[in-house]
Amino acid sequence: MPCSPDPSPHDVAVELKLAVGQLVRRLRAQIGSGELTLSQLSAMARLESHGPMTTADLARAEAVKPQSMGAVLASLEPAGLVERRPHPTDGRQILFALTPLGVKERHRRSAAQQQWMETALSRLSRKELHTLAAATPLIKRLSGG
Amino acid sequence: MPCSPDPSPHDVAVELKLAVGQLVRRLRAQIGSGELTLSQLSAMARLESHGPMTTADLARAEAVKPQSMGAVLASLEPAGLVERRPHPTDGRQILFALTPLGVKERHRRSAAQQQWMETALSRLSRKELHTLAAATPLIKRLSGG
DNA sequence: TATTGTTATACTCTATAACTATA
DNA sequence: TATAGTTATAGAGTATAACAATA
Repeated sequence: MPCSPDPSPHDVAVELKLAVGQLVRRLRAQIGSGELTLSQLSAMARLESHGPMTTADLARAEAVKPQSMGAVLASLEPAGLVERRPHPTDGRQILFALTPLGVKERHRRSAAQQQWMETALSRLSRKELHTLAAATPLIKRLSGG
Repeated sequence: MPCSPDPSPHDVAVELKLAVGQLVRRLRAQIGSGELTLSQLSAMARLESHGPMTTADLARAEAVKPQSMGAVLASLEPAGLVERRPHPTDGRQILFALTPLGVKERHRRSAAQQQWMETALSRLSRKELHTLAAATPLIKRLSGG
């Protein structure tokens, strides 16, 4: 097997940036009526894996300002997908938690995106799918996750 | 070396979707005043590599509607980064081209993002950087590019 | 009639700034 | 005084719908 030269961090940065922007646009175009957006799904996924969190902590984790995260949570709360709970010791803080309905709807309301993505992945070879599976946690680590 | 089991397309789809959303938010948070956004950079990069394109073709390539691409181009034109040229045979169509100024400014006006991304990449091992370099064209292929 | 582009309007996601309540 | 959250406002990026010009 030939030994490929080390990739340049500069080139990887430029190309990866464009590639993820492109994929996000393509995913957004698949969102059907009544489905959840990427920002909503991301906040819900984090609440499910991490447990109840405050607006400020969620905002830090998602790399947005607390006011921006407040808007995302405000779009999920009336639908019953997340709920607020008082903080046990600090009256200023509010803990947001994914509801049982939220757990269920998170999957149901992202079916179109999910199906599109799985179809696109099915066109890759086994080896290529392995490469993407290995790259995914690295992309998360770049983002500080 | 142990042979890792085949990754599930379903799980890769879910995780990759969240990972790229996260990276896009993190990148957006690095954009300084006067710098170009991801959408602007993506359109400019495509015009540079592909040559002059119509609004409709650019929109298709970027997976947005023609009206949306029109807005992006309208943000670049007054700054002199792109220019319009008449289509040689079809009076309805307008070709947009990256200007020499656009070529130069594309790099200068994304320095903060670029530096953040290169710093983040520098924390990876050689092997991990190779994995990301190999994954980048696959991500582009998922998006149809 | 079909296609390209533009204009008008609206929604999501994000930001900054100013405010309220609690520590 | 400092911190958590909310409200008000704005800008970018997207969408749909209606329109004008050209093929």
